[in-house]
Amino acid sequence: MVTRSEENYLKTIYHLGKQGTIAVSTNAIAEKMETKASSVTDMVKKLAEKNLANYIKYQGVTLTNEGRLAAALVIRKHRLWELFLVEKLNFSWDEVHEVAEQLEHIKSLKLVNELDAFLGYPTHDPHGDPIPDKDGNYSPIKSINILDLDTGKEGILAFVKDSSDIFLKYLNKNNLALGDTIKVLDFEPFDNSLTIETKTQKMIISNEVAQNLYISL
Amino acid sequence: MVTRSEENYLKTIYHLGKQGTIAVSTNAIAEKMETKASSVTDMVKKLAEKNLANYIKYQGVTLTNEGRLAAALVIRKHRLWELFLVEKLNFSWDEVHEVAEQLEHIKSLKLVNELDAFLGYPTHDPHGDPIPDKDGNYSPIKSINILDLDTGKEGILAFVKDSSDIFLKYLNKNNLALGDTIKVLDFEPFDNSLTIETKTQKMIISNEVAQNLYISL
DNA sequence: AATCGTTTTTAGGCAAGACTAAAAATATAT
DNA sequence: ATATATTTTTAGTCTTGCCTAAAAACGATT
Repeated sequence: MVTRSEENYLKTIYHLGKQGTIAVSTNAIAEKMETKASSVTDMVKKLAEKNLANYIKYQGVTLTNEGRLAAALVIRKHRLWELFLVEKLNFSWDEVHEVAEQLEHIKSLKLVNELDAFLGYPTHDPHGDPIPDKDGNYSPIKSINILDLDTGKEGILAFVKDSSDIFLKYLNKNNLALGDTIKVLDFEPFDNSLTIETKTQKMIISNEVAQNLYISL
Repeated sequence: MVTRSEENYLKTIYHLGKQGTIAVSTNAIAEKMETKASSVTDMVKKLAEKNLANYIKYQGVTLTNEGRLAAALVIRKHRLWELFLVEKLNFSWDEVHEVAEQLEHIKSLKLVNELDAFLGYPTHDPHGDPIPDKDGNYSPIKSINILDLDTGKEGILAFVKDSSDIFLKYLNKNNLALGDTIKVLDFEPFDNSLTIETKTQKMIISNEVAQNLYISL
């Protein structure tokens, strides 16, 4: 049995270390999870004992194949639930995270797979992140940062890198949503800001915002 | 914050003691929860400290108003999730319990209430049990045991008292489901069994089975 | 009302998962 | 190459929720 706490560690190691393939330091994990490095050391030993992680003292952690699959399945559940909340229960995309954090730990294979079917086997969650399949695989999003789009060109908003509350609320306030077609009208070298146009409006976005918007063509 | 374990105790006390109004012994709780009486004593003290239960040493436990509401809300969540699983995710009514046991502890008021709306504000779960509203209230089922139905009379199967796996599987196997119209054809005094008729079949049910079937008229 | 059997509580311990403070290993800088 | 700073681990504690074994209270019977 993989405990809830173990699942959270697996998820973090997966995210920080390119799906757990490159070594992650205990400190990095501690910071991400808002806990102490000593707690991480304890847990990482436990994961290694259960064959979910590879751990060498002072040299960081990677995931075993088993650990990587376990992590991907938690992420699968998280993203399916997020989509469910947004599509069926009228949650906005900045409200889903906390609840999905809880739902991702529900243990029932049938539940996940039926939910997947109920949602029509979606490939991406409300933030544009890909949803792993039953085997933990997914095709990464083919998208480029909006700053790499030439002036005059347009594309579809496919993914936002930052999915913090505050950023999602900014997007909501400014009527920007995944799936929107966005055209780059101008690039301002002084502050690296962009002028963009959507179906409904023309607006200026700061470089900081632009860095978080990814476009598929 | 009410912990998962506390919620489980509240639920049990609610069920064993007429919504927590009559005192329940620690032993009774321990047996129902498959734990030890000493563990129950510990927890019950904690519930009393949090003002969720009234506890007098050696005299059993009742729920405070606050505790009763908390318990009803857990039960509300449990039953809404059961219905969701059956209606939307193709679970059969003998598969839902274990998963609903987990889902009932998810903390999000918005989630429960949106789920309620999504399901069309249902009043009963797949076993015919009533679903408490936001304030923990519900109208009890108006139904009578099938043994109290006169020969020749019919009614609708509204509720099953035993909702164990094995009993629900028996009903499935014999094509009996909530909502079915059932007519009592004969009562056999020798073994107290009943001959009944549904739209699709005529069959004999044992007294043991009959005791668990409740009929609304 | 004293005794016997049952129920309930207390006392003390254990595992999981977190923490703090100190020690050890590693990395950096002179 | 050695001293210093940083990172990581170890050692020891705490809380939650459970356990076992022993003690205390209850209640039924004579």
